Amino acid sequence: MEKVLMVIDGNSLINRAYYGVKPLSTREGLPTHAVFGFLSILRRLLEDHKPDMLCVAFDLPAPTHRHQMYSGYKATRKGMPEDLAVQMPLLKDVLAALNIPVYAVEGIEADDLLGVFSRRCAEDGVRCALVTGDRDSFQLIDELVSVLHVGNRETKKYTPETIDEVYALKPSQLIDLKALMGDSSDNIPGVAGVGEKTALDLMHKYGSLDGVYAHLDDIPGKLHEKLENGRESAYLSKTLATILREYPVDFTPSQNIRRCADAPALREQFTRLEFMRLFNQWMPETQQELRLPGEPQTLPDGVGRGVKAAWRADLDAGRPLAPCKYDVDIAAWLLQSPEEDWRNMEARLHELGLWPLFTEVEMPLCEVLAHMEHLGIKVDRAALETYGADLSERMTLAEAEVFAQAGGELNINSPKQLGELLFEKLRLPHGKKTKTGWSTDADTLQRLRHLSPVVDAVLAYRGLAKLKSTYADGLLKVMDEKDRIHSTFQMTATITGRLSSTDPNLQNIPVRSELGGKLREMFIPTEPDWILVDADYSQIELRVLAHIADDRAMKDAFRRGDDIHSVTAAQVFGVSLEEVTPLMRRHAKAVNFGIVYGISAFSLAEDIDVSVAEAKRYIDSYLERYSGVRAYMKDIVDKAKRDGYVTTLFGRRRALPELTSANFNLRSFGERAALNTPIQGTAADIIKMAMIAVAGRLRKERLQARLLLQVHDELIVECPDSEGSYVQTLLRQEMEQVYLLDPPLVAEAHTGKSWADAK
DNA sequence: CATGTCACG
DNA sequence: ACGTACGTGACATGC
Repeated sequence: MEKVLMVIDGNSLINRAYYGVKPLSTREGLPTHAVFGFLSILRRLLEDHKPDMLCVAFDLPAPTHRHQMYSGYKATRKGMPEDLAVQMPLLKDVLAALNIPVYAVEGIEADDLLGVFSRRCAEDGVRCALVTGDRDSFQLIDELVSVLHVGNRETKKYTPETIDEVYALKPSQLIDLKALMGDSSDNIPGVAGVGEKTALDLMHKYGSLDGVYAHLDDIPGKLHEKLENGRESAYLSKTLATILREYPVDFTPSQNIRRCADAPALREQFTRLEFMRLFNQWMPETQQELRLPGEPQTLPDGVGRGVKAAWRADLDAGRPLAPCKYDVDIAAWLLQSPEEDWRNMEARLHELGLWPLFTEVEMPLCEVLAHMEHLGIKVDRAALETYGADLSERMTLAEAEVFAQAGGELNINSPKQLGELLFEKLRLPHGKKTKTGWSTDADTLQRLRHLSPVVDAVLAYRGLAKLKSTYADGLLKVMDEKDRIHSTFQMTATITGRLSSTDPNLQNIPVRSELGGKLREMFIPTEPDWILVDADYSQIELRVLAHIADDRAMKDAFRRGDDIHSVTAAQVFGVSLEEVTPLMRRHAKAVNFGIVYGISAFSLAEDIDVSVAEAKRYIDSYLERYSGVRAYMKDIVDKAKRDGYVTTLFGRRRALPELTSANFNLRSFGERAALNTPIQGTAADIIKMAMIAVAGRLRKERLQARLLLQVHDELIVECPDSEGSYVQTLLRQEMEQVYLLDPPLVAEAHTGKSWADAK
C-alpha cells in the first residue's frame, strides 16, 4: 500500500483555529485558544486519515521572493494580532514535544513548502495530503496529491475530480484563473475589472492565460480593453500565484514518519498551557503497558518444543512453517523450572505474570530469529582468507621473537608452559593465581611489560592466535556455498533474558582493536547493490537504571542529551563539565559500568589502576550525587532477600537462592546479580520487543530489508541501497519508541557497505 | 571434560 | 573478615 504524508500549512491552520475557537487563556493570562484549536483539528485529521508521515510547514516573517518581485505583495494584510503572535512559539514547542517535524525556510512561504514537499513525495511514490485553510494550494492537486481544506464547519477533501466539479478546470489551470481575477487577500492585482465569473468564462473558452491573449482579437468591447491594459499585470500575477515546486530544502518524506510523543516534554508543555486533560488523548499508552504489534496469541492447544529450530528447518527446507504457538522449552526457561505438566505450566505463567512476555515477546521472536538464522550474513571469503594468511605470517614472526627471548621453544598457547617460562626461568614477579598456577592473562602480562621484552612478544602472539583460530579459521569453517554464515540464536541459554549466539558466535566479533576490527569489514550485504544498516541503543543499561532507580540527576543528564560519562566525571571529581579531562571521563565510565555490575572498591581499583581508597572515594561521591541509584541499590537487594527473586520491568524473573547462603562470596554474588539482572534483563526485553516491531514493519511495508543479527543492544539489517535511508529511520524510530522510558531511549543508525562501515 | 584465556555487550 | 564487577561462547591445552 502507498504511504501517505500529511503536510500541514501551519500558519493557515493556526489562523483558522484562532478565529474559530472562542478565546481561552491560562490563569496567568497567556492566550492559548489558537494552540488548543490547532490541536483539536490536528487530532481529528490524524484519526480520520491516519497518515504514515506527518509534518508542519510555517512561513517566516522575512520577506519572500514574491515581495522582491512585487512590492505590493500582501501589502494590504494586517499584521498578526498580538494574542495570536504569542501563540506561535507555544505551538512550535508543543509540536516539538509531539515529535512532529516542523519546516520553515527563509525567502519562501509555507505554500511553497507544500509545493516542494508534494513534488518530492511524487518522486518517491508517496501520496501527499496537504492541509490548509485557504485555496491557493489547489493548483498542486493531482493523482497523488490531495488537499484537505479546513473550513469553519467541516474539512473537505479536494482531488482533481472535485476541482473539476467546482471549477470545471484542471488544478494547474487555477494559476491562470487567479492571474486573471487576482486575489484581494494577497493583494495580487490580476486584470482590473475582471472578477471570478469573467475569469472562469475566459478560462473555459481559451484554456489558459496565453490562450486568452492569443485570442484577444476575438474578444470584443470593454473586456478587450481591460485585458489589453491588464496584460502586464496578469502575467505578473501569474508568477506571484505560482507555487514553487523546486527549492533546495533538506527534506525527504521518510524524515517525517510518525513517532510517539516525548512524554516528559509533552507533559511539561501541556502543564504550561493548562491542557492537562488533553495529555491522555495524545499520550494514550501508559508507561507500564506492553505496546506490541501483532495479534495476541491465543491459548495454545498443541504441545511444541524447540519451535524456533523447527521453523528454521522449515525455512531451510522451503516448507511452510509448522503451526505452533507454544514452546515448552521457553515456558520452562521463563519459569526457571524443569518441565512439568503442561496445563500446570500455563497456569504458572499466568500466576507469575509471565504470560504477556511469553506470548507477546518470546513466541513471536521465534519466527523473527528463525528467519535471521535462515538468511545468514555474507562474508567476503577472499578477504578473510587473505586476512588469515597475514595473521599466520605475523604469528610466525611473533613466535620466533618469543623463542629468541626465551632461549628455546615452547607452546605459547599453554598457560602452564608460559608460566614456567615467565615465573620460573625468567623469575618475573607473579600476580594473581589461578586454580592450577600463576595467571598469565593479558592484565597480568601488561604489568610485566617493562621487565622483559618477551612479554610484549607473548601478548602480540596471543592476540594474533586468537584472531586466527577463532575468527579467521573459525568463520571460514562455517561459511556455506554462498559465503553466508548462519549462526544459531539460543533463546533459553541465559539467566537474564538475553539471547546468545553459537556455531558460530556472531555476538563477539572483534571491534575494540584495530586489527580485530578489520574482520567487520568482511561482513557485507548479500547482493551487490545492497547495504548494511546498523542501529544501536545509546547507553541503554544506564538509561534503564536511571528509569528504574528514578534518579533525578541521571535522568536530567540524559534528558539534556549530555554525555553521561562526562557528567559523572564532573560529579565524581567535583569539577565543571568543561574541566573534565579524558582520564577523568575514562575513570567515570568505569564507575558507571561498575555500578551496573554491583561495584566493589577493590575491583574498581583493579580495573582503573588506582588505590582502593581512591576507588572508594569515587564510589562514595557517585552515590552522593546519584542518590536515587543509591536508594535503588539498597531497595532492590532488600526486596530480593524478602522475595527470593528479582524481576525486570516486564516481569521476567530470576530466582536468587544465593542470597540466603551462609557463604559470603556466594551471598555477595547474589547481591550483585540482584542489582544487575533487572537492568540487563530489562534492556534484553526491550530489544526483543524492538526486533518484533522492526520485523513487523519491514514485512507490513513490503520492504526488502531484513534483520540479520542482534548483538544485545544493536541490530544489523541488510537492504537495497534505495531503501537505506528509510530503513535507517525506521530502525531508529522503532527502537526508540517500542517502549517509552524516562529518560527516553535513544538509538542511532548508520548505513554502509560493510559492518565496519555501518557503525 | 575442566581450565585458562579472550572476544563481545 | 570474608574476596573481589554482570552476562555470554570458542579455542587450545592437558588431564
